[in-house]
Amino acid sequence: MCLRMSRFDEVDDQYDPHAVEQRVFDYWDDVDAYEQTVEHRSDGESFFFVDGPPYTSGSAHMGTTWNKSLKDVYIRFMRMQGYDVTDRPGYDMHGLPIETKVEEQLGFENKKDIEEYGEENFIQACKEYANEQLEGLQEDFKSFGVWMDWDDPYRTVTPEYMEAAWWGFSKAADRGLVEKGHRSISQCPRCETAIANNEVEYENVEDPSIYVKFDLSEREGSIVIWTTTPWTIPANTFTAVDPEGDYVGVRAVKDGEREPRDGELLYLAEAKHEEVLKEGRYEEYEVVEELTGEELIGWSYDHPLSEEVPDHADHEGALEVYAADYVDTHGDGTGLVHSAPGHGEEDFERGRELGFPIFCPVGGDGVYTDEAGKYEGQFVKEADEEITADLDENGALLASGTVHHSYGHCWRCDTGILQIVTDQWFITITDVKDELLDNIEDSEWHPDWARDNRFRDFVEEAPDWNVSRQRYWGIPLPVWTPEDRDDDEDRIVISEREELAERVDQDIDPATVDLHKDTVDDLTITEDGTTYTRVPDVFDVWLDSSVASWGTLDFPSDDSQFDELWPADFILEAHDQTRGWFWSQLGMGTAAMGEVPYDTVLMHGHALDEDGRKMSKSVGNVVEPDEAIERHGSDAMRMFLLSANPQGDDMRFSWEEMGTMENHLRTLWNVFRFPLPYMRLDGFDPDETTLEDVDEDLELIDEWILARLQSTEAEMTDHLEEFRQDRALEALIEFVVEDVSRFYIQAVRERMWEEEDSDSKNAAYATIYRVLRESVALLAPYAPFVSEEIYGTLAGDAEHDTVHMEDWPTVEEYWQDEQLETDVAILRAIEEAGANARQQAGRKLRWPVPRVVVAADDQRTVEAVERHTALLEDRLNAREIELVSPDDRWGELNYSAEADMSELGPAFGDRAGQVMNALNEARIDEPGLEAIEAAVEDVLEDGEKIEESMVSFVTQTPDGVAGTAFGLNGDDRGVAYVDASLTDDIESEGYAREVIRRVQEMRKDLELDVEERIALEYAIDDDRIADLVAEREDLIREEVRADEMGDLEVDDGNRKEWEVEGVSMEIAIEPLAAAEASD
RNA sequence: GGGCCAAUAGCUCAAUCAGGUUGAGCGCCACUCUGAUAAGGUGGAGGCUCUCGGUUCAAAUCCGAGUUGGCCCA
Repeated sequence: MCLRMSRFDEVDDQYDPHAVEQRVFDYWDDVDAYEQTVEHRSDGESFFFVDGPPYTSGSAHMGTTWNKSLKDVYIRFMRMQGYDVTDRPGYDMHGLPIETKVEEQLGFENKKDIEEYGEENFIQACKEYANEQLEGLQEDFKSFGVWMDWDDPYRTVTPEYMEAAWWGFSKAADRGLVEKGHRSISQCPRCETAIANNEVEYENVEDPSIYVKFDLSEREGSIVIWTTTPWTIPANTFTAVDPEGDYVGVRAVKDGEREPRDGELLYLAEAKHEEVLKEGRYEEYEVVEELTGEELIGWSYDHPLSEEVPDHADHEGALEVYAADYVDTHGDGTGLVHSAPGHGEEDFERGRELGFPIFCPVGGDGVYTDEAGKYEGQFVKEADEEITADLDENGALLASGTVHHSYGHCWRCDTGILQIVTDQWFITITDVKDELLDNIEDSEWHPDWARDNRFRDFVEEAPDWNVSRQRYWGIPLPVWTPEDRDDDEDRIVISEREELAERVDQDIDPATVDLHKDTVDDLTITEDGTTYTRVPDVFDVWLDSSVASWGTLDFPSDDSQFDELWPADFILEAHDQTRGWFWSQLGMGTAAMGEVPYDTVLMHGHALDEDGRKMSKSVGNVVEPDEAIERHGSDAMRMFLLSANPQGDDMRFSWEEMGTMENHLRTLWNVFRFPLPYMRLDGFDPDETTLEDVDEDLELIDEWILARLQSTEAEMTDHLEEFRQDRALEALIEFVVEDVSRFYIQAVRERMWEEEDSDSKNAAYATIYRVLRESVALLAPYAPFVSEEIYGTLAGDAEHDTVHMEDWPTVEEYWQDEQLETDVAILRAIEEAGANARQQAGRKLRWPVPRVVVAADDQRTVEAVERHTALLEDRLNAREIELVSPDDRWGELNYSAEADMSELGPAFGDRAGQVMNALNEARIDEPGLEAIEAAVEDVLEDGEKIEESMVSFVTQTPDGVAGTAFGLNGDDRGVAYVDASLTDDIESEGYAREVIRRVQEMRKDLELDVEERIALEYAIDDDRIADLVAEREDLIREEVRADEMGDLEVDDGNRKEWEVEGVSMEIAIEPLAAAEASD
């Protein structure tokens, strides 16, 4: 058992992130911290978060880690604010990527291997692989403290989830948005399936580049086309031109023996003819005709491979020139575009408009069918060479070479994709385009440009969604068609398992049926004498996650939460999901429900490497989250990730920044452990001695840190509500490091050292206790481990078992004090300036100074100093503070003027810079407009005046006194002058404190306990100094706990020579207990 | 090739929307302090604000064209 440590237990001297994590993990297990936290909020207002499911291949990388950390911070924040948050994680487990991984493992090369292995076995293997990967991801996410419902994630491979997809698809079908049709798609010939455009990866490759002449059939000459895919020439159906474009007819010869006018007649774009003829090695040519594209329309030509491909397109209207908007007379090619509606997407669309039948002599495996005549049985890319040779043979080849260009490849197996026309099933989202665009408005995006620029553009351009894949590992299409038909006229779309069981001919149990392909392929439906069989395709894997907003709720099989929760309140993913999950959910939500299925989107960026490049395995610049955790701990890693702007910008990884976060946590740890021994010693009980109880005894500094705490809470809450957790974290770090650690703790240390019980000490205890308690609550969403450990040490038994059950701290008006915050900000600025001035004057803080003169620029500063003179004296170690109000001035000063460009610009125009320099350089005895005007009169033209608003006067430090300006938020507020002159009294204290400091160091070297009494001997080599120090002997004895003074018989570490400000002294100490023992 | 986003100190970022002498933290160097101590304090070095044009008395900021990086699309 590892139950919570009791209140104010001893803690590690050093912050050790790994030890903390280990203890906290064990503790969470012991007290069921997560379960308790969820239960604690179960009556709260519901907040429906939907997890974008990571794909289950590979492990969590830095981007996934960032994503899950962001989700965790907002889920925790919402919980602390009282919401009952839906936190079911999800995993995307179907699809081609897993199929290809499994194929690799099994050594498969194509679909035949899968068929031989057996669909059922293959599907089983995919399921096992996906489940293994899921376990790995779960462990990764848990390892850095993400709290989601790990015991019950939604998995896209379960019957309930697959049913959710069927249901959505059937709703879309009900609305008439499902159809089967021919489309030009990207086909991977190895995977033998259509792949989505966003699954196509473009790579630079070398491809053939051929110019082909199509002989005109009813007139002399040829039109010239260019292509990088000779294999599509057999399917040529028409040629496209730009009707607005300029074209020429050219007569050209390759040898010098004939005149150009006797050469071949070629037609092509005016802008390209020179370049193309050069490619064709024509030596001379002559433009004999100039014409527009319009004039070419209707010209007919002969298919260049009519012999080799006897079945080529030759219907009415085929092999003619048509207008098309995809032609560019100034781009690549010739301005005449070879068009094969059986292949290219644009060609296909234009072919459909023209009402042409589609000719595609290529199968799904990329092999020519018998329609390709001579080329039947060849893989298309391998036929390029033969086709080119045949074109040459037929006299149709004008030129052939190669070209480097980017060409699409299958994202999984890297095979070059082919554009072919096949039968596919579509959700015709173009029919509801207006509705999609309207629905976009119903969601709120952070940042907003992501929605209004990027997302809208994409939705406007989006084509119909091809949802069918000719593969195995996916959700089967719930569509049954008559055995003897292959269109979509008569079809049955099943929406739920119950319905499936009722309608199929076979006996199945809806509660146990697995919906994968191997099961449902065997099921038939017979109705009205017709037998229906299932369409063998599975869904595009993007469809799986598109139904996550109801799949998360197990709807429709479980309808208990849908009405209350749907649509999602919040989703959060990276910007690549604009075209992915943000889009697929909008498409499916609109098609099925007529609504966008999410209200608020937070779109973050990607995790880049330290040089701003994307992390990639091949480059070898990947930083594994495990390594980050190992080096700095989960809390520091999370804080680093969460310190990045989550709205659209990419994050640059930085070890240094992550190390800084660990340092901040170390500072927090030191702050936290500092008061513990004192509290323990004094038996401080925060339940007995609350802040409210000690209200009367609070000192200024206590009230100040409490006011700062309120401001920090307000600021953090604002930032978090605007999805800027990075800025909220910055505010918290500033508070903990600057205000609590460097100022407050510094200021209250002496109060805690007081040995007897005191009201002041109790007030400090109660204050620091409140500050720490609320600070760790504020930190809990970011750094759940260290927050938990600190909370556990502070909280009493009657409180929550975990900090994560705490409410998000809210501002208590009673403790707010804006005036005090400003006062202290001013005092700190003065203190800082004073420290600077001291250093200039060569006077250490240990030595008092007779006076510090504060020359205030404004009344607000005067008020602050007047209100807190004692505190300032203390912090500056000054015997006296002298305040010079803005109306007066300190006699010994000179002045210069600082120019305000926002005033000078309008007044002096292009001479403003000149005037500014003159003002900056001027030195005057008394600040005043007349004096400064006189000093800069050289640059002023007639009638020009320096106005008061144009300048502010700045003091110049006189000799003998060190002065440093202080300011707030960039505005000067005054100057602190440190008078560092020496008196006997000051030297007496200064040297006495030097002695004290040396004794303390020796005590520490001897590892004496803080309480331990000592005997002290010291000898100073300068009689005057020795006398001065003797005046302060009581102070010395008290500070170093010396009960006895005298000659000591000790040496080595107990006796030392010191050199202090040019004076030698010898100091010896001896612990009294030891001295007595030796007596 | 197109759309969107970014570029400011060695690093991470602010200042950009509403133009006015560029700032913070971290890191580095020097000094300093020592009852939180792998801390704390003070100072310093370090910027043609990616480039080139334009608007303006005045541009990190507004406009145009590029460069580089990221995402998406072709």
